[in-house]
Order: sequence, then C-alpha cells, then structure tokens
Amino acid sequence: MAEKISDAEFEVLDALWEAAPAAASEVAARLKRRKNWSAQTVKTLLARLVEKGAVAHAPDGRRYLYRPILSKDAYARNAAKSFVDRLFDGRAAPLVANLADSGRLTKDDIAELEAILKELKRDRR
Amino acid sequence: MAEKISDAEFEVLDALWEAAPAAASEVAARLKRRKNWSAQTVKTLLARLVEKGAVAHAPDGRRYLYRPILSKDAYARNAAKSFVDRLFDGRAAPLVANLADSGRLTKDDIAELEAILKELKRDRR
DNA sequence: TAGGTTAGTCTACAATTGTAGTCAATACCG
DNA sequence: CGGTATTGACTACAATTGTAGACTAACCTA
Repeated sequence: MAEKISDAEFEVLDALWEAAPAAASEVAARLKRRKNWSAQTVKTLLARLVEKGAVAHAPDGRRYLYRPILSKDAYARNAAKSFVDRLFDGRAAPLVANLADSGRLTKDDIAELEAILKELKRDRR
Repeated sequence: MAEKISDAEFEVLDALWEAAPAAASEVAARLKRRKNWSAQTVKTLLARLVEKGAVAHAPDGRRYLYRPILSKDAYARNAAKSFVDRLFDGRAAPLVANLADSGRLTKDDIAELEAILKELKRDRR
C-alpha cells in the first residue's frame, strides 16, 4: 500500500468514493462533468489504481465492478498529515491561521471549529 | 507562474526558503542532511525551478545566487486552498476535525486555535 | 604554473503520468 | 441472425520527474 497516487488517479478515486462499487463506465460518466476524459482514459487510471492497491475490482458478468480499498477518510488523514508536516511544521494552528488569512473561514466554519475545540478539551481528560 | 512544482523541486525550494540568496552548493549542503542527492541533482532541480519561475538567479562572480520568487507563505496559501478544496470540500472545519481525530492536535495547538478564533470573531465586525 | 576543486552547461535515461487508440470477445437490438 | 454497442486487454507515446554523468572554464594552492 501507500503507492503514490497521481492527480489524475486521484480524480478517479474521488469519483469512486462518491458511490461504490461501480463499473468503469459509471465512473467515467461521473467524471464526464468535471474532466473531459475519454472512457479509455478512465479505464487506464482505474487499472493503475488497482495495480497500486488503492482499488479492488471484482468481475460482474463480463465487466468489473470497482470499489475503493483506500477510504477517503484514510487518504485524507494521511494527506493531511504530510501536508501539515511539509508546510506547517506539523502543526495545525498555523494552517488554520493561514486559511483564516486567506479569508477561507466562514462564520459557520468558525462556529464549527469552536465546537470541535470544546469537544476536544472535554475529551482529553 | 503557477507551474506545477514537483516533490523533489519542492524540497529544494524549501531549502531555499530557509535562507536566501544562496549558491547551489549551499542549498545542496542543506539538503544533504535530509536527502541523499548529488550536487548535480540539486543543480538540475534549481534550474527547473528557475525555468518554472519559482526561483530567480543572479550571477555572483562565477556562480549564481538563487533566491525564491515564490514565497513559502504564498505557496502555502495556494496549497492549503487546493488541498482543502480537494479533500475537505473547501471547508476548514472538517480538516481540523480530521487532524484532531488522528491525534495531531496538541494541547498547545488547541489553545492557539482558540486564540485565533477569538481574534477572528473580534475582527470580523 | 600545474594540478585539484568548484561552478556551470549539456546530455542522459528509466519510471511515472496524462491521455488515449486498437482489437477482440461478448451482448443486445431489431 | 447480423450489425452495433460495450467491455476488457494490450499497446502507444510524449511530457514530466527523479537522478545523475561528462565536459569545460575558472579558481585556488603548493
């Protein structure tokens, strides 16, 4: 596991996270709106994801149904970790500060964050 | 600007952010600890960064001094945006929740976050 | 001043990535 | 049943990325 997933592969995986299992054609259809990829391209990317162990495929009649092995949550967890490590010295606070600076925090976000923090303080003893 | 910066290129840029301007050999020396790259590799990567417009170089005697054009802050801002967009639906709160779940928030982080939020609430009317 | 040291320039080359095309088998439609 | 559409398998191919080596000019040192 943990083979690097490329940008294009990520898009496909993301489409699979939307709903799985799904046939290649379904995935391609979902991506059609965002990307302008041919069906073949999507199939190639699915195959690469399978090779990389991020996606499983099981025969269903004469086609395959694909299903993510790597969950979005697990992926996000990892990505968040390495992202924060690389750019924010492993600490979340500067990241939030940065998001705040670039005006990416809505009032709702702020309220939600406060709630999360309250939770955290309660939980940790 | 905004040409895609690869992982290896990022490492070099990151070393340049540490202190600039710097000669290629200095950058290579800094990276020596983390990566085991040859001096040539570092030079190639610097050249690519220059091509991509992320780094400037000015002659200094018979060598060049390199200096980042793209600041770490600007880079981080962008990266944070697209990162949050891709994985957290553009919203910071779920990201923080995720970091919290994976135990990546220290008590200090939490305190700091609270301070940031307080600031934010004050600032925005 | 001759030989090592250091910088820059050019070239290399396999692996990965983005983006499909072709072909063959199967299935469905009229 | 015969054509058309669908699906997977195999192949392709340029651009980017990772990782340097070779060669040359200039410097520094004994």
